[in-house]
Amino acid sequence: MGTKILLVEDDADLGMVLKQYLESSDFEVKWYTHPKALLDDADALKNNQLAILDVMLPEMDGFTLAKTIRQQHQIPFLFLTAKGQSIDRILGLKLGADDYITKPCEPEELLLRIHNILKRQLSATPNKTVNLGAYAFNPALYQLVFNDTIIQLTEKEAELLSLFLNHNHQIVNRKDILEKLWGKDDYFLGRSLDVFMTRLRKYFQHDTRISFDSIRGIGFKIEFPE
Amino acid sequence: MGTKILLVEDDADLGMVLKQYLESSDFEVKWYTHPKALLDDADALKNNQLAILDVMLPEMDGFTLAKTIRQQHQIPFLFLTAKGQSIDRILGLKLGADDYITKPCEPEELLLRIHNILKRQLSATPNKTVNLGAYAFNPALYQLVFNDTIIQLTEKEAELLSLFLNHNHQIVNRKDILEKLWGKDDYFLGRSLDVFMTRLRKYFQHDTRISFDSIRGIGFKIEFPE
DNA sequence: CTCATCGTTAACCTTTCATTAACCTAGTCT
DNA sequence: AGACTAGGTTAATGAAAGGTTAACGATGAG
Repeated sequence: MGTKILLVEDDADLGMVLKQYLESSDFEVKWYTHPKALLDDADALKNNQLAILDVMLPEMDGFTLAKTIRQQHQIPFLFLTAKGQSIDRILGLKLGADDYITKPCEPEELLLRIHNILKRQLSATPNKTVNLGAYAFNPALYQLVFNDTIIQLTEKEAELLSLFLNHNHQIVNRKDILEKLWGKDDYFLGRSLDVFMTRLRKYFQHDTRISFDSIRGIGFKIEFPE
Repeated sequence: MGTKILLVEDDADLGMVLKQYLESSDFEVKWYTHPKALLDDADALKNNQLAILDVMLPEMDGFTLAKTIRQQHQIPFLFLTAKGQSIDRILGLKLGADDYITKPCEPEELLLRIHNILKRQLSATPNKTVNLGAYAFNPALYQLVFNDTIIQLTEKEAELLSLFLNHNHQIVNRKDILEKLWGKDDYFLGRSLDVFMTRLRKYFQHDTRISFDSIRGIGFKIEFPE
């Protein structure tokens, strides 16, 4: 499971659709219909990486929520706004939000915005590294550190590694990887992924606790030490 | 907490959003809904470094306020104007605004203007230099000093260098640079940035601790010594 | 009008890196 | 066993990104 997203949307149908769509894109979604329900749930706000708020929500609560999110939890948020709404209002909101998007919206566009925000977020916290046994990985810098030497990964290598980090101790489908990194929806013939697997294995060859074993016909089993 | 800003904006929502946004950008904001309230508060006008005024405000008071600010407190100010309004009219008021910005506005643009104004303000009090290894940089004068010789940078060179100084030891996205210095939101084709990179590299060639390595497809990794 | 400045464009060259090709090795099926 | 297929590995390839230099052209000052 991937990044956690808070969704506040009072329309039941739209909320459900968004939740499902985002989950199918490998996000973990908590959906609330009202800001109040969310504010009452103390744990809810923790450990999320993005909030999506519907501006049509009863307004004061929406504002309070936005304020809380911005001040106390410092996660980015994105507003959903209906088309007819007052321009000043929306653009005012835009000032406080990291982005906004007008309903109805293309799912692809929503995803794009989400990824942009998360990427910005990522590059704003540059020195945060993930410990991987004898290695350390800095996702923002695409750097792998081993024995005081820095290995500069390419973009695709880093993307692939990041994906694996979100699926530690799990088996990842070959197709899922291809869809995520190559966007192929049809079946994929090339061998690029295998070449990248070789490269990653070579990078991590000095720590035997790290492995990407292939499961024939399925995908790869990911193992990083805790 | 950073620089103090006076905000006069009568729309409650927009005011709140602006206040929050600016506070999140590390400014200290005093927000008044009406100029009168501000004029009545004798202490309010002291110790601020910038005022942001909504031109939609009841005109006479707004005019008086601007006059007061300019004559008695000598802090710079910035007008918010709605899109339909004539810019000429505002300029015609000869209030001596340091800048104006039309609503709706991009958050980044607002911040940029604010920083520009404060920078101009700052450059009136010069000779504050930043140490860069064997070099010294004076952002206000666009000057680089090396071995007692002064290298006069152009405006864009200095802007680019300043941007990099704010991102030491980080990877800066190519797109972010282009957006910030060239304001291109669409896809950018030109090679100006690369030319400037060459120029900066040439300036700094005598201190190997300073580097701007390119990360293909991403941007540049900035390194200055501490 | 002339000259200098400076951001931009043009042209050409080098480097990078995802992909492909080619050849292996190891499972799986009959 | 032999045939077939998925995956491993290595090297070659080619398109695109980036580096560099020179020339261009807008702007503004004298």
